[in-house]
Amino acid sequence: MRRIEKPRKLPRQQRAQMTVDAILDAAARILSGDGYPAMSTNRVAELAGVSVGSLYQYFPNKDALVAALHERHGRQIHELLDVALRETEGSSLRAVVTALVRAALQGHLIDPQLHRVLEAEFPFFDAPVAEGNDHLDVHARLRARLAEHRAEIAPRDLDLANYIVRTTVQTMVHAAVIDPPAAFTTAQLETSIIDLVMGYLQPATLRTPMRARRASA
Amino acid sequence: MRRIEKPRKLPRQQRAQMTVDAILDAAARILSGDGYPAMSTNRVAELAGVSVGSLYQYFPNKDALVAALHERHGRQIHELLDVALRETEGSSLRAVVTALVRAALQGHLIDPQLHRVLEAEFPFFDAPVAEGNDHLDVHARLRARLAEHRAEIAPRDLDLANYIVRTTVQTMVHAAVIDPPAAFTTAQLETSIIDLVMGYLQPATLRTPMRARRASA
DNA sequence: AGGGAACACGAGTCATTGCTCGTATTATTG
DNA sequence: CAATAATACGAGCAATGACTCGTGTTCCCT
Repeated sequence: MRRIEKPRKLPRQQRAQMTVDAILDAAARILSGDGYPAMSTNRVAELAGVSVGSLYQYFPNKDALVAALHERHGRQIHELLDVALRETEGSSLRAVVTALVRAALQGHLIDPQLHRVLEAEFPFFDAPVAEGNDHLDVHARLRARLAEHRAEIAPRDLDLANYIVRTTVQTMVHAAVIDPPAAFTTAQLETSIIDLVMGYLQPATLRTPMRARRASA
Repeated sequence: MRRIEKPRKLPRQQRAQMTVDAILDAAARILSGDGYPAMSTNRVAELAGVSVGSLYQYFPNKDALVAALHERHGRQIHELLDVALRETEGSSLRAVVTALVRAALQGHLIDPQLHRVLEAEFPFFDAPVAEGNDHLDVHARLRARLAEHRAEIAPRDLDLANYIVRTTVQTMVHAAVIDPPAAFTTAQLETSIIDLVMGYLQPATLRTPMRARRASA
């Protein structure tokens, strides 16, 4: 049902690229403003100031359009995470986690409504392959940061820890931004998420292996 | 856009209730199988073995049908959480958290695909009011459990802690069930989520005073 | 200049679908 | 057993929307 083919034609001239960008921007505005059901290709074309025909010259179908949008948005968010993880090489574990949470928060604030609709209609795991490479980068980079602090963290399985940390940050930030609880400030939420992750990595009740390691020392 | 009116007519006879149930079941199957776009009212009626006319006798429009489904599913999940929180009155903090995570996991496993679609199309905060009361119950009940252990937990603001715990359990379980990472077992994930929440409530910094308190006893 | 390629156009096609309404059937009631 | 209410039916209407295609326009290259 969700066919995501390659674009029928690649824009070779500048004006074509302008058209493509206008279409993408219009789609983003409608999607974030009125949601997916309200996003007809005719409306997108109209708002973009081009004709439907032009739209279909670059996007084989509606899904491909949304997919392209998803990819573009994903790249932006990813960029932030990647930078945060690269810049905290050698930093303390808390600094890494803090940077990660802040980057995720920043990324979600680019266009919360768009993000919300995009994740709802096309969940991240259905994301186009192009994002896959990027995801692997963040994945690998976070793993490297965790490995640097292996001695200080409780979970033995770094891959599992990686998954938990990534998923926690992603989903908690998402929840905080998309459905912000009125009772708390953003700063409170940010701190709480950092504490949450740190508490997982460095808990009070140390796991058996850690205790054994310390006892034998 | 999303009009959720009261049912046009309430089923008064048994056969009418059968019809309503058949419609609901058919809708759930299509929704969980092929997703929201594939769920046309005609198709639902056909699969339910009734006519479209009958469908519209009990549901004023398509959205009301999905809303009813959402409510039914929400009640099931909620029931589990409520029981878990009631049964762990007086139990240890870890027992409370464990029960909570297990209940959430169990609830999500009823029909993961349906849950996925339902949350995507009608996010929990758009849920019908009927669920609101229930939500408050879980909210209040979890707060009571946290209050019982106030001395052992680090976060000062119990409402904030309540939010973080609820959101963490909900989103992490959701992620684990909907997009299960192949590399880890369910048991691993369950344990990790429990550790995550426990680490937040009882972080390393709290260890010293706790141990001192215990040592002095 | 001029010819071909890239780009843009938008009215129209075709399939889908939410929903109505007049009618037929079954249950309940007095 | 009427008489009335409740339930069930399903062909068809009206609207929508994804997508096509024949045509006109602009750009690039030699």
